[in-house]
Amino acid sequence: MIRLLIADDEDLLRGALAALLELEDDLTVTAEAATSTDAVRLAREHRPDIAVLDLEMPPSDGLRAAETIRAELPTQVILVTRHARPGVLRRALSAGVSGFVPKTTPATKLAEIIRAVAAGRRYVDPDIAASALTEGACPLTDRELEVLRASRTGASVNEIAERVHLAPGTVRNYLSAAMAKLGVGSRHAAAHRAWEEGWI
Amino acid sequence: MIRLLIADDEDLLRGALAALLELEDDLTVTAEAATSTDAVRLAREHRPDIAVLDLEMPPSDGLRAAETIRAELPTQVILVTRHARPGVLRRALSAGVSGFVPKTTPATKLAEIIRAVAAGRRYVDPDIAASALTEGACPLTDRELEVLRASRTGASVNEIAERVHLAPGTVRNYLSAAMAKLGVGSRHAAAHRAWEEGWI
DNA sequence: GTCAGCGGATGACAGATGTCATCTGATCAT
DNA sequence: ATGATCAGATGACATCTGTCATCCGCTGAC
Repeated sequence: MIRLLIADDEDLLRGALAALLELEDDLTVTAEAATSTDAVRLAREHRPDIAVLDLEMPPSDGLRAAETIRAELPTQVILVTRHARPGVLRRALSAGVSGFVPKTTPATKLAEIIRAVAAGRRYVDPDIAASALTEGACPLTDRELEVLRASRTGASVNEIAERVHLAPGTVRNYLSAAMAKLGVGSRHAAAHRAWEEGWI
Repeated sequence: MIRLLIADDEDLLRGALAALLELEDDLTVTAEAATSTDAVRLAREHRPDIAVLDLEMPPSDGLRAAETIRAELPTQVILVTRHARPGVLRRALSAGVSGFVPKTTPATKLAEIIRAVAAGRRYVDPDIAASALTEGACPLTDRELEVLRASRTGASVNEIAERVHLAPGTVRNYLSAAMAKLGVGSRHAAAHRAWEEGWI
């Protein structure tokens, strides 16, 4: 019997998924979590065979939870995501995740994937894998990513500088570098682009 | 027997939901759609009692599909949404939608809501209803919303002007008005804010 | 007719933003 | 210790953006 932890902030999906998987003879859902912190806590407590984690989950995200779980438990992790962006897959794999599944996967296939991962195999959605291989890695430095993240909400240079503890001029330099690398003409376009690619 | 149409672009949720609802004795899923256009087409074809539509669904959105369905069929519509923002509820209700459910609703409760709507009642998530009543309606005009939508990706004034077929100066006027109404200092902040509120 | 009102456009101005060359201080391999 | 390298800062400059007063053409009430 494969013991599962399911974590997703959408009760609707989590509940439906749990019910669906519970129908399978060899699967059982031992814990459900709606937040990334709960996911880690319940994983420690129940030590499930496999944790199915949503990537977009407050307060941090599924990736952080996956890293923590992989670091201290033998539990295998399958990440489920809505925006299946190549950059995210890259990060997930280096965090030791065994499965990477977009939410466009048919529900009936999930049980198979869980069994494959339980048997020690890995599963990565073929479409995402293909685009991850053809696309280059993130060209931005940590600082550049940091200032781009801070500018997501439309903040001014001064506000960003305040937030990341840098001089306004330095912030403009980093933004300028990021914009040049991404080939766009404003920091807002750069932030949007970086978000689309899954880098921030 | 209540006949259902389920539309959601995430196969995972749609499949799990269909399986879950099919378990109920008095419910049956007669059609599934992954796009808003398919949803309308299948609704015309199968004339279900109730259509459960996801709000965030390409190519247009669930709201458009709901409007079309309500305009030509006796089918009742339940909207399911991830970002349960008050502004969206307002638009949904004036489109003749009978149910408004965030994805944070427990899966087990959905069947009850479907039965209530089938019996001629309405269901609106209490939390969203409360905030919709306390919050004011969208203060922005159609044109202001249009230019804000066009600036979502970080476009420059000239690009926006091109996209909405207006003079650059006019675009700046509308943006300026929108920024003043939202109390922010840049169009990007305004666009972000309007998105958060569910207006664009 | 005419006058108010409205969507759209224009032009001028101040301030914010993007670009670039340059400087400082810390780190580090040799 | 010395030269290379790099994160961070600065200042000057051109351009873009936001603000505001104003103007034009159309429509609709009176």
